[in-house]
Amino acid sequence: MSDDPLARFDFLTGSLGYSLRLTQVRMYNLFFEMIGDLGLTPARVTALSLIATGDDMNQAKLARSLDIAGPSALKIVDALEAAGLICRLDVQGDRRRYVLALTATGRAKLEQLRVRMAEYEDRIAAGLSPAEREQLIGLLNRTALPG
Amino acid sequence: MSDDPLARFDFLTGSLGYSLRLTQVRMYNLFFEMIGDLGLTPARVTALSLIATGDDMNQAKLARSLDIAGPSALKIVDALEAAGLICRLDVQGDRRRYVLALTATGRAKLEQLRVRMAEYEDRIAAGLSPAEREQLIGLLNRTALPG
DNA sequence: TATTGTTATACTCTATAACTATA
DNA sequence: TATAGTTATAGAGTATAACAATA
Repeated sequence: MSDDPLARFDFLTGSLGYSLRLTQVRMYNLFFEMIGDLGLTPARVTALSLIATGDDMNQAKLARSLDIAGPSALKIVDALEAAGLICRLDVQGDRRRYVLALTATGRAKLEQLRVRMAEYEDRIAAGLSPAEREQLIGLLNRTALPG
Repeated sequence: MSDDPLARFDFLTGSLGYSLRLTQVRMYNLFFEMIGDLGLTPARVTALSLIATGDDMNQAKLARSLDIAGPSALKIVDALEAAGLICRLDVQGDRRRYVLALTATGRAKLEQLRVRMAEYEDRIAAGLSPAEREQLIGLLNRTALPG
């Protein structure tokens, strides 16, 4: 690249990790620009989607799905419940547990989100062809794999 | 995909935003697994690299480069100084400012980091060919662009 | 007036540890 | 003993607002 001896300490140029981080920050900013008015964070949208589509979702399962600790999942559940989007339902035969379910407000919010998330996805992929978008997702899914 | 009417609320499958977020979390975990023993966070490595390679780096410039607020940059600078990796040098002719410079300890740490960061970059791209790695960086740099 | 750096403060997200109720 | 959920607490990271010193 350069004869500059300082270039040996440039960990950023051409770094996959740095590119990924910058892209994620841009994406995060665009999320709040485009969807912030709906009052949800990316993590809460993810949780809401999991509650809507998963069956028999509870807090422990949510924590495992999101790969976060129990108390962190609790905060998300509390926030979604306080916003009136979900409710805790008692479970017959196990009084420790409850099932997370959408409220009518939650379903309406998801209808809004369905449109806005699609616009958001189109926006972040605006510079890519449909083929490139699929290619990018495929490459990402093969990056930084554990094991 | 599916006839399941709930699939309309699955914002995660095939989502570029979600793939990007998951990949970044995996990457973050691998960073601490592989480099965590050096006692630096990704943000501090970035800052250290900028201080090492940028000329006449100061706190305001660092804040702009990292796209964070002044007090946030201050905390990073304080942490790097407390770790003995950088020092604040007075500037002739402007007593408001100082220049951030590496200490001998900081240079030694950067030599360690140079090797470890290379290993880390290889590790996160282990599932990709060199061509795919370049392709991924190129696609990321065209994703979620502002404007 | 504008800029550099600082302090004070607060909010969010995350985590661990200890607790309760129940199984 | 083990599990689901909760509470308390703490730490990291971020932000805004107000300030001092200097230009």
